[in-house]
Amino acid sequence: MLDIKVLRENPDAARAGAVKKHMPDRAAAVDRALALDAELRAMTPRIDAMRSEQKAGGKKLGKLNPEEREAFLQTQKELKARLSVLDDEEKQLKHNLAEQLGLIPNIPDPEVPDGKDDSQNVLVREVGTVREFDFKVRPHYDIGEAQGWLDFTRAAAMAGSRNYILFGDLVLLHDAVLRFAVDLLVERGFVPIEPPLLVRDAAMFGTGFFPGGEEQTYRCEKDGLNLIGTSEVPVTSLHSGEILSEKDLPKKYVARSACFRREAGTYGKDTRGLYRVHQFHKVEQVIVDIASKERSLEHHESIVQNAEALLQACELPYRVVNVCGGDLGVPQAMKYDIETWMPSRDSYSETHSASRFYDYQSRRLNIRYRPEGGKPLFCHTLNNTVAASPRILIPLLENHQNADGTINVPERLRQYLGGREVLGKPVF
RNA sequence: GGAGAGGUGGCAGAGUGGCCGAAUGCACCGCCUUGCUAAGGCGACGUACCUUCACGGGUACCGGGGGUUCGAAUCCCCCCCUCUCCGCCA
Repeated sequence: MLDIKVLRENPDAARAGAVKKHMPDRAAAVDRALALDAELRAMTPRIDAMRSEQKAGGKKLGKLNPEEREAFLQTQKELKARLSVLDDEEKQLKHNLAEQLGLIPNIPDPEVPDGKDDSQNVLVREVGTVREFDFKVRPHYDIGEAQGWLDFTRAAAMAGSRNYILFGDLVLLHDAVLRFAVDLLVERGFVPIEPPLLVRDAAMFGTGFFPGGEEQTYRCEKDGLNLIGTSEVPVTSLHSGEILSEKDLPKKYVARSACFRREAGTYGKDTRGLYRVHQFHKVEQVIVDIASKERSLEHHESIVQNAEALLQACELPYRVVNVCGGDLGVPQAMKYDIETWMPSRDSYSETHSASRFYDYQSRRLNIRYRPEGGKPLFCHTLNNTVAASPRILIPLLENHQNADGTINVPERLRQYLGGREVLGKPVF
């Protein structure tokens, strides 16, 4: 949610922002919101004055003698009738305004490149060397199925497409990388969290996934709850409605959770393997801090570095890209994606997504803090992936494969695998 | 799932139709007094919106939403949450 005051002063920025994000329908919400706001502002003083009159009249009425009372009661009733019409109008206006405000996307920062989709993201840096193989490189699903680590057929039979079953050492590797991700962040001062996986609409709205993301969300209609697509949702919502002390900020959290995504509208895209699946596990870092752009920028770099540290520890080549306007989501002001080299895709593909929001989410979630001796302000929030698995298993299996189908374990992960250096048996 | 109790300001806790945006205590902040591992006195002390150059004034908010009433923290309805007991259960 944008600050209505900022919107009044500079509606062009909000409109241009929505256009840069290739969301023309949401750009139109700016003008609808401003019109409603003007109407509401015109009405408020009038309605307040009437309420004041009604209140004063009511108090007076209690002290009148019976005959005066009867006449005055009529006056009060008429006032009430007029007021209740305006009351309803005001309620409706407020509701409509909130609805339109909720549609307006966050304004992308100036350094966000123009572009319509991920093909126009801009390279920031490339780290690590893509390995030269002296044998035929196999995709992760061939290795996994040959090793008996992966079964897509039975998964589809019991759960539908875009599902998978992990077995044996791959389960252990999956767990190893996730646990390593948590440990890495705890070491860096993040507080680990085990969050709810089912959340109310307010949390989905507050983080900016609703409205708009309903189609991507599994919903338990009976209970009015939604399965999270990322723990960003419950973790960012943690302090919703609170006024935090400045001395307690920043809050740094790391959560491991299962994540669920319907992937509606992606039929025929990334159909093979572990790349795009309905259910996965993700270790996510979330920061809540004071309203300082400078601090947000610092945090943003640091959470990217945290993710890079994991990829480096896993000995995986990757690149960082600056995500273009058309590939940005509604609530983000700026986003870096990290793409890891995946031989079977012959490309760097997205494994991490680091976003800053400024106060966009905290306005929706009503997360504030009290600066030293001042009025409460809305916090800034940020988040980034640390590791998402099984997607991260793709580069792990493919980049570290041997000709016989065994997998070399990166040194830093070995402690999570009983010290083993190699997984699997020769199968090719 | 059944029965009951309850949700009030940072915390505790009073308030059952107008004198209540709300007693009192604690905490926090400012000033004064005093003095030494402290205490006492005085004052200020919620959030948001509108208005005023300013002092100030107005409105809304007592879990959320609706209703009754001239008037609701207080009465009624729905929802959410917490606690106790029973049932069921990973």
